[in-house]
Amino acid sequence: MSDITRMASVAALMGDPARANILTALMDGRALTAKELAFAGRVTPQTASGHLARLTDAGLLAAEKQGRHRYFRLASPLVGQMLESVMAVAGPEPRPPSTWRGGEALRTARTCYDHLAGRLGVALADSLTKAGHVALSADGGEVTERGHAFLSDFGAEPAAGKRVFCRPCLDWSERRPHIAGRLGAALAARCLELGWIARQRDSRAVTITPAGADGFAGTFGIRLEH
Amino acid sequence: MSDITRMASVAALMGDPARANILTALMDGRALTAKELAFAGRVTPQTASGHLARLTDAGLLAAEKQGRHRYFRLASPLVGQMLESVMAVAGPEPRPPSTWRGGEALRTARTCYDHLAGRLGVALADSLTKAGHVALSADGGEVTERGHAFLSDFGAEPAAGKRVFCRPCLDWSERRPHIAGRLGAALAARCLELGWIARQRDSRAVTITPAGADGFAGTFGIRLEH
DNA sequence: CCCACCCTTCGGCCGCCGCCGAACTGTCCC
DNA sequence: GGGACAGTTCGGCGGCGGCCGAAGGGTGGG
Repeated sequence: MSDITRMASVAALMGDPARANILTALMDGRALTAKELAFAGRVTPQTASGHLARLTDAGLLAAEKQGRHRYFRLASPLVGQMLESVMAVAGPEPRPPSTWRGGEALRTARTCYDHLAGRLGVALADSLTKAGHVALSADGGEVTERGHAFLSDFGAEPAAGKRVFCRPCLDWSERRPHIAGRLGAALAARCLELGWIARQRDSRAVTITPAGADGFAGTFGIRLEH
Repeated sequence: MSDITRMASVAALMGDPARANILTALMDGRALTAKELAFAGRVTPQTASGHLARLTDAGLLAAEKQGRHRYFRLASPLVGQMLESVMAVAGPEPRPPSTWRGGEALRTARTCYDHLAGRLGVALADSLTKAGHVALSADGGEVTERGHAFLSDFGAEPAAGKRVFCRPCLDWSERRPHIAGRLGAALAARCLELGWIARQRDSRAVTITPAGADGFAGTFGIRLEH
């Protein structure tokens, strides 16, 4: 099987609405049960089971058994990046008529795997770049000397590990990069710890708390209207 | 239509083998004709035409009409990035050590119908323009008095006929014009006659012979590191 | 042990879509 | 005008695959 054929298989897996919904439901890195994913995909459990088997076989999902549940999560961050890149091409929804709050909330701030995305994520990346704390290029990123001090002050201490430290990740709703990698994860974790943002149940959207509004404005000069 | 549904549509477009082959054939940024893409997709022209229409409608491809041909290219670099990210997930391919340099060869020098294109074709047009032998504008070209003498000396004698004598033709790999029309054909024919270039079987690529390297350098001041 | 529940497998239905042959349009060249 | 060729449209065929109902393990709790 040529690599193009394999690419087509992977793309075809993403190309079914039920599976696309399943995959995006897992984009924040959480693991969900088969039944939850059936709901996410708007299909019956039997149908979802088939989809999940195919996605797991193809290496897009990883499954873990726990009691009588089976938890599924994205097999690797690569899969999340792939989904984001497809969304970037598919483009943000043409705005005009609908004002679905959920979509709007997702565009304002959400988690992307384990880091921040949406307007907030992009604004953070912009702020850090403008202040000369990080430098993002097309396919890599670096933290400056001053940046290390600043981030340490802020309390964002990236975990040790082999994972890439800092990289740009194209934001599908904003079409501009936000910060991923260990640094991105540390930033998100620190914001959560400070109570600046709060995760929501059953959604990748995060809300900015009143304390967060002050904090983001004071520390990063970020003001998101509304 | 939701974001996810649109993502699924885009993914589904990538998910068909014929379309996947078509898209990857365009990944180097060149523009190809519908027929060439039909061959790339291993389908008949009718089938390819349908695929191309769908890909264009979805905004993955951009089409440009030129004479009786229609050239298709990726609509934006974002599309190429998406394809690469899917390939990255589809994954570590067991790649036998092949040295297929066809793509690179095509970019260096190739035929475009009956004239020269690629780096060589563009360099020729540049050289002739710079020396004041031809003048290319947006949609036409002329040969100067001195140019006629020069080309006659060189041995490029355009055939008689109704076909347009000299016109610029946008080079898809270089994105700058090369020379088409009867003059372009005559130049290519003369270079072939002199043994400066050699056509290859089953490919639009042409190779520059050692004699050609000397000739292009001496007569036109062209040196292509390759 | 029995039941409840999660998940999977099986079988059959149905619709979508990829494919091609044939025919038509438009362009180029002579 | 005539011939050749690029590209498209139309119509019909065939198969892949998504969907669900029903039934079959496997696990946990009473």
